[in-house]
Amino acid sequence: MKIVFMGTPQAAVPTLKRIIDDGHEVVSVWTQPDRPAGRGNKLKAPPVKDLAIEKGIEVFQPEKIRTKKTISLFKSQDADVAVVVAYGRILSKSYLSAFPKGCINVHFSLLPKYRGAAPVNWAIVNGEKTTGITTMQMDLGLDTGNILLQSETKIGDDENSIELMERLSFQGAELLSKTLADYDNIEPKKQDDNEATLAPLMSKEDGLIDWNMSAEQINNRIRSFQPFPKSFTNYKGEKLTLWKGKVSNKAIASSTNGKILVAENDDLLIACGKGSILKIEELQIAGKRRMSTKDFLNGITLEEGEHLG
RNA sequence: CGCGGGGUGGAGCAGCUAGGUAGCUCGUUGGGCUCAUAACCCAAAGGUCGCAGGUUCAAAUCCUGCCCCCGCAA
Repeated sequence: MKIVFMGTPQAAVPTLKRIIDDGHEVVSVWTQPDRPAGRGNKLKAPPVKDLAIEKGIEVFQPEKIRTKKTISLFKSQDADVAVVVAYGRILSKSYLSAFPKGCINVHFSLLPKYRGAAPVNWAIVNGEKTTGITTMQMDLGLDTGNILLQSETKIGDDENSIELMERLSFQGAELLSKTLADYDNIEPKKQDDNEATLAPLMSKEDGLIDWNMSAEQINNRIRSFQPFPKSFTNYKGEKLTLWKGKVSNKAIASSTNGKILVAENDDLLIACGKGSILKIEELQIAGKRRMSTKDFLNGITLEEGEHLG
């Protein structure tokens, strides 16, 4: 098939790669413009662009996609279908109807659950045990298009968003491959809107830990909020990011939430809501690198009895 | 030229302001204690103090340039 590929982050890369490996002709790749990123604000190209260039595919990075010029450029692409994986823009009707087979989206959840920009993260926040991939025929709504194929996967108890996202990115590539191969035989299914839930973009404030939540809820957030916005708290005015935790099987009768109960060797226990206890296993204080609790406590003092938050 | 913190044995840190013997905790190795141990006691090994240059009798420490890591902001 002749395909226009639209995608931006690392999670979209395996799908593009798979399309190429499957022998489809990628007419052009559309991705977000290079953005200033990181220290020094140097321009950084999206991962999808890097692969496209490596493969010698023409790349378009329109700043605005609702201009007449961009729309006609898109329409001028001689393609059968557009494949969209985390492109980062809402596509208007002109785009959806540009090609014979429209736009097919790879979404990282089992729709209609977790419609929106951060399906993987919110699934983990909610402590879901399974999630999956949906390919769908895009329509004007937010991830509301008719379902083509779905595949499920279990979420590991300790799995974080980065790990799950990576797994799903490959699973998504696989499912899209099938979707394209069987396209003519697949009967699109309508989504049940009554079952729909939303997974909006995460904001920085989501990352601030509320120690009144249970240890399990907090741990889910620690797992989920990676690589963004990260789960953080404060210790004596310094930002403290938590990378890995574990729900302790112990409990305490009463304590102020956020209190450092134990801080020695590799034991760093924090009092959470409802008497639950969180064991912190990996953390990072502002300016320092991420490290294990043992290394952390070896040189940096956290005083027992002090409060986080 | 966006703002700031940091680079010191394998790991995490102190020492730098007021230059003068390389320090702490952990780990590693050996020994001891013990029914036993990831516990305890004793001992040992292990460092061009990020790189280069400068000042000085003398630089981890002061000055200049560069490299790398991290937090913030976008």
